[in-house]
Amino acid sequence: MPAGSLSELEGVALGIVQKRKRCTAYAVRRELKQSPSTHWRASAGAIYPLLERLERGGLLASTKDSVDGRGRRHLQVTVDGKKALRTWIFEGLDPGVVASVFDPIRSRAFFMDVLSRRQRQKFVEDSIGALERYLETTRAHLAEGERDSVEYLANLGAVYEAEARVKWMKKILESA
Amino acid sequence: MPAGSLSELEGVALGIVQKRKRCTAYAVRRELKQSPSTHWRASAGAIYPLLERLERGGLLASTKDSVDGRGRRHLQVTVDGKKALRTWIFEGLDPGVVASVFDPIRSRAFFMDVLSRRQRQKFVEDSIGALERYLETTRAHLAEGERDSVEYLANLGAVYEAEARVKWMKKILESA
DNA sequence: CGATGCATGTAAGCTGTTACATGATTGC
DNA sequence: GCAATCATGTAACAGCTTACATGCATCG
Repeated sequence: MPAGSLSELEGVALGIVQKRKRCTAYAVRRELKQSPSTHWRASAGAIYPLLERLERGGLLASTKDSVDGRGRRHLQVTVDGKKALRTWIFEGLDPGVVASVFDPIRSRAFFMDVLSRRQRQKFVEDSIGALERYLETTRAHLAEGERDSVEYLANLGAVYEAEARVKWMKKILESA
Repeated sequence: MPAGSLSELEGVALGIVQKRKRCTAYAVRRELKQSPSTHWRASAGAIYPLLERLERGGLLASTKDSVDGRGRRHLQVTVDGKKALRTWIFEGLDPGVVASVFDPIRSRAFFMDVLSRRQRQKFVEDSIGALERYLETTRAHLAEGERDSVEYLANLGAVYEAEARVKWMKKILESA
C-alpha cells in the first residue's frame, strides 16, 4: 500500500527492483526463488498482483517502451518508491519486527523431551548435519558477492546466524 | 491434519499442550503470546479452530470431566498426537525447513544502499540498539528456566542467534 | 516442428489476523 | 456492583500457495 506501510514481501520486492534499476516481474520471482532463504516461495500468485499494487500506488512505474515483443514489462522504482523503501527499512527497527525471527529448528527443540534419549541424540546430530549443509550454501552465496558490497554484508549475517545455530546445537549435544 | 503432516503452528500448539500435560486453549494462546518470538500473534481465530482440528484428527482429546464451571475444556495429547509430534520434530531437518529462517533486519540490510551514508550509519546503529534490547529480553527468558531443561537449551538458541546478529551488525559498522 | 523453458497471469484454497461478541470470574 | 481480566468463539478479511492456463522463444 502506498498510503500505509509496506509489507515484508512488498519491501523486498521493491528493493530487488531498485537494486536492478529496471527489471521484469519474472526477474523478481527468480531472485526470490534463488535466495538462500526459503521463507517465500515467490509464487506467481503473490508477485504479480503485488507488483501491480505497487505500480497502482505509484511506487513502481513501467514506461511504454518497456514492453518488448514477448510482452515483458520492465519496472522501475519511482521517487515515491525510493522514499517508501527507506521508510520500510527504518521500520524494521520496531521491537515487534526485530523479535520476529523465526527458526524452525528452535521451535522443535522446545519439545525435545517427547523424544527418547536415542531419538533426541539423533535429532540433535541430524540437525547439526542439516545446518552445516545449509551453512555451506550460505557461504557459497557469500563468495559470489564482492567484499564490502551490501549484498556481501547482508549475506554475512546469514552465515553468522547459521554458525551460531551450529554452535548452539553442539552445546546441546555436550549437555546430553 | 492427522493424515498429512503438521504445520508449524500445529506442531508448536501440540507441543505446548504436551509440555503442560493438560491445558486449555487459552493457556496455549497465552504461552504463544508471551514467547519472545513474535512470529505468531496467537490470535483466537487461529488457535481455537486449529485445536478443534487436532481434536477431530485424534491428536488431542478432552475428557468429559475436563469441562469446569467456566466452560473451560482441558485438552490432552493422545498417543497418536505424541507420535505426530515426534514426526513433526524430525521433519524440521528437511533442507527446505532448515533454510526457512527469517530475519527482518537482514531482509532490510540487503537494500541498505538506497540510504545515504548518514542514514545507513543510523540504520546500523539503531539496529544494534534494538537487537541489544531484544537480547536482554531473551536472556531474561533464559534465566527463568532451570539449566539443562529443554526450555533452557532451546532459549539458549535464541540468545546465540541474537548475539550473532549483534556481532554481524557491529562488523558492518566497522566496514563503513 | 516439437519439446523445453521463459514469462505473465488467474482461480481456488489454506492459514493466520483483526475485530467483534459473549459470558463467567476476580478484585476493589 | 463495577471494572478488568479470563475464556471461548465467530465473521470478514488479507496474504501467500498450489495448480492451472496461456502464449512466445529457443534449441535440437
